[in-house]
Amino acid sequence: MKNFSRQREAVLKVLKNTKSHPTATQVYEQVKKIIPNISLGTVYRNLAELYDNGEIIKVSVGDGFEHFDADTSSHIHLHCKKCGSTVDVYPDTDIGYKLASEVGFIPERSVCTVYGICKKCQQKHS
Amino acid sequence: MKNFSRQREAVLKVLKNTKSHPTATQVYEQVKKIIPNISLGTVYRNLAELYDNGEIIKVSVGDGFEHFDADTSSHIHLHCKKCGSTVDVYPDTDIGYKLASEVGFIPERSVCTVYGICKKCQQKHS
DNA sequence: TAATAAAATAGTAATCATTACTGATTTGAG
DNA sequence: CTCAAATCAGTAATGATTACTATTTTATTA
Repeated sequence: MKNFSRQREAVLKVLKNTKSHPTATQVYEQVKKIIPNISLGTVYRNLAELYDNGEIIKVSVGDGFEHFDADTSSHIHLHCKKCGSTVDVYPDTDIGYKLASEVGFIPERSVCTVYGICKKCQQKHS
Repeated sequence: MKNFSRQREAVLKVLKNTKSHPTATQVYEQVKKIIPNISLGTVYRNLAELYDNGEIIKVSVGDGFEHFDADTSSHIHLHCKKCGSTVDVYPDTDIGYKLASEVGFIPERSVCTVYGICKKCQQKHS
């Protein structure tokens, strides 16, 4: 049903080796270093398969692009609206999961993003 | 700098009168009941202006559409992957804000989504 | 190893949500 | 009222994502 694919492995490897929450195009650029003639459509298809399979998550930060993340543990994205960076912080407990369970909703994954201004951008004199 | 606009008021009113997290097109359909000849571009522009102004938030649930919500308070979206519904639950404290502050990040808004299966869809025999 | 069917690919074309553009209309201040 | 800035309706353009197709790769079975 699901065959091994060098391309899919490469896509997953790229995502596992970064904390930068890349877009599909950015993943494509990185994967090309491993498989130079891979096509963008293949990257999109494999990202979708990995997502459907629960191996990666999608992160939307409001910039019009879908971002991808191989870290499927419960964590929160701090997205700076000035420089566009996204860094991770890890809560002790996933409040979303907890509240979901309390109302009879079966939680499978959660994606949290906090928008604001990062430390570096605060220090820059505008 | 920013003039009154009947169209923008109508867009905001539609969003404030629903809990269904509509897409831009769905907002457009509703606003047309108030202003029949409003154009889709106007809806998009006003949604962007309201967002930039902090009056509404964007909610991404992984279906390829941007959803909008006039509830800017800290809350969590429970998105059912079967029926596509999104309902809100309200945490006592916003863990994201708390963690952000602890690392020197200035939080302005947070958007959390938990993906899973809602109570109704659990009861349906597949 | 050879044969075969299912799965996956590269490359390209098509889709469609969203954005940009333009000339006309509306708003708010003096 | 007058004028400039803001906004609009309508339409065209953009561009991220998806779909399609002929070819190649994978996994299985003999």
